Amino acid sequence: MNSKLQTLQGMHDRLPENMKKRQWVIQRITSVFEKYGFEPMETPAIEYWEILSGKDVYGDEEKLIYKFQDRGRRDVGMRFDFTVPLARVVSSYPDITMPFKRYQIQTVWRCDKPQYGRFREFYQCDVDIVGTESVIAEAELIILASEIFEAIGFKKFMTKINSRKLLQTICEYSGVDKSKEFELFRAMDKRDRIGIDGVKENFEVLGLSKEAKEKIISSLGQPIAQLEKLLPNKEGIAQVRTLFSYLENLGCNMKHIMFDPWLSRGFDYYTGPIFETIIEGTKVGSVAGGGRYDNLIGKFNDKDIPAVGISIGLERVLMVMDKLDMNPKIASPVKFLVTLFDEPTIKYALQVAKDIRNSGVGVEVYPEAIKIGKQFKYASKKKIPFVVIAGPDELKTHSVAIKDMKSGTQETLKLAKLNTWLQKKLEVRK
RNA sequence: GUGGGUAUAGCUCAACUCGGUUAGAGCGCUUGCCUGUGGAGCAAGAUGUUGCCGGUUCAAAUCCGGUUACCCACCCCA
Repeated sequence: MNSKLQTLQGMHDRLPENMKKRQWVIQRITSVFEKYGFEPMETPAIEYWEILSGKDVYGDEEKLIYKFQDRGRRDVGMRFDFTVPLARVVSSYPDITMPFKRYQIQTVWRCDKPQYGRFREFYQCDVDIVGTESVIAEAELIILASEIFEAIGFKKFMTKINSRKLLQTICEYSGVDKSKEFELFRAMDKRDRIGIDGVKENFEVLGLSKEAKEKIISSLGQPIAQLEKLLPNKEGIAQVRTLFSYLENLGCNMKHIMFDPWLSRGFDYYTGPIFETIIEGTKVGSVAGGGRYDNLIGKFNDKDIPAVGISIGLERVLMVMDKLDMNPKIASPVKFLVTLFDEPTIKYALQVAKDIRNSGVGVEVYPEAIKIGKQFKYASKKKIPFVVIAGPDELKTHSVAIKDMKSGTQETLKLAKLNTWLQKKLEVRK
């Protein structure tokens, strides 16, 4: 192993085995996105530093942005997420049709210390709706996430839903200082990892009064109907209620949805409903998360434009799939390997390959006329279902021998009948 | 950014505690049994600057220092 051949810390080669799985998942994700009317979009990997940092969107996280000077001595940074690029795009193309529904699946970079489920270069899949305050937007994103996780084959997953507005109301009601609000949210967010007692300890550090602390914890323990009676301002509750009713109307499978007053999320910029999906029985953390951020785009623009989005963590989805031993059956586009027998019959074999390929299926030709056994082994390793032999015997009779690698049976058929044979096989496979 | 662990064949690991002949195993790979057939079986074979740099020693995979990468926890997040 040559250390000079190493990839950079936290960055990985993605070999075919991984890519096939990855693309299978991405395909499922995009098809659901598009079913709901979202369209693809990409933005550059590198942005002006001023855009990434200037609006103080990321707060402390800013130190995790890859930053450097390009050849023109410009300060630049690598794409950290898709929210800021989206805000820039929406702000610089005023004639975009609103509501703007786009999805973006690309890599992002975070100069974090690599760890379990955590990389420096990784894919994210974002969907956002810009330009509407309607809670229907939230409902669509949540149901769409459910559909995606179902399509991938997860059985036990849960999307937790809460509202920043509701949390703010609870803070107000409990007498928590506005300046401590966000730190409090962060402390709450750790409940899954450190438990309620741990959160209580963290509240201690924040310097909350005993009364405030108790009021918060008891409020968070209430069912939604009780909370509603308790709180002076009903706006947050109303939002959650509306969201749930829309979800039901859209036909969402409610067993994957729950209201969780403890959910708060780590980003500062959320203003309304927030949500997060976890796969049960894993310690990977959340595989999707999002919420409403009505004030963010305004930082790039003169006017506030409401927006809501969700991000699916592709790397984590893949990790969980491995962990749960989920191996999707990925059909190879290549169904036939045409073997080369010897020099004089190469042209015949190539002709046969062309004929099969013309029927619309993938065909590989082994590029060398080596031992036939090795060519079979190659097909076997690459899981190619049929091996075709077009050697001297076949040439003489204008036929081909086709072996079904799964059953091990082999048949010889006339070239003239190849087409109908293919048709029949392809029909069966549908 | 803070703290801990690990690095040996393509892969998973053994040998390291207590330095001592030629660094092993399983899987994989190559070849043959089988000169037109993969998976199973049998037989044979190849592969290592022990991550990298330096130090201690007659002698280092083994001890010490540095360095890089990976893993784990914290922080934070997808």
